[in-house]
Amino acid sequence: MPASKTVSSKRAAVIKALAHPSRLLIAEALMDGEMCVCDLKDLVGADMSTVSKHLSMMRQAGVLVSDKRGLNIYYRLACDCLGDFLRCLDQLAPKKATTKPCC
Amino acid sequence: MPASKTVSSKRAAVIKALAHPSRLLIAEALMDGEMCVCDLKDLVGADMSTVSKHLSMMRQAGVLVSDKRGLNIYYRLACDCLGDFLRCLDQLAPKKATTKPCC
DNA sequence: ATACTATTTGGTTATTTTGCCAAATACCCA
DNA sequence: TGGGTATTTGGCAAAATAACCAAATAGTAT
Repeated sequence: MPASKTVSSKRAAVIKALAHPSRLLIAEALMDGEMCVCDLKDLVGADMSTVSKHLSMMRQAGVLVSDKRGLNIYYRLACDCLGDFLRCLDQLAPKKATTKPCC
Repeated sequence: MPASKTVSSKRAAVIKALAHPSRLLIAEALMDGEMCVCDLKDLVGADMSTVSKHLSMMRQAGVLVSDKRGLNIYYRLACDCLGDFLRCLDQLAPKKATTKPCC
């Protein structure tokens, strides 16, 4: 059953929410449990506003859910299927850039 | 075991190869078996050169492998873990854009 | 060898994404 | 109520991406 373009687009939007080094780092960290924005900011090492936008985008895509407690907002993963997928991806060998011998 | 930034970047590059409607459509189609570029071109409905660049990028990321037979080049998935992941993603509910009532 | 076919590459433009700064919000607590 | 902290939003410049056309390449078959 081939996927329709509409289905692929929706799925791609979710995948795009994981397709950035900082965003994936965040998702990986959240596999161990929820974290607040300030902790994620330290983890990523970018401006707080940048991290916040990443988080907002991931939440909108449905990848993360947030939860405010006290002064902080805690984010966590909306599903737990990430680990298996990453383990599988790690088996892939990226192809060397040069097909023909250099120069 | 928190992932390092280097690891996350490598993984993100692979995920990025799937994070585009046309590229994901291609990957989904290849779950049913290999296809040649001209068939994928028809599937995606874009210029042949555009499709070729998508394929090239996915192969370089390690997501696809290619195989030349006769006049055609056949592409297929390099791993079979995509289906489970997509099924999991399909359970996610994207958050509505508006947190506060409009206007 | 020549012509043909399938695919890739180069180049250009339009669009999207990213990241920072500054300013705005939200909301807890004294 | 006012100050303080955590987070989000708006705006902008730089960088990355995507799509097309045209031209190049690789390889087959005549």
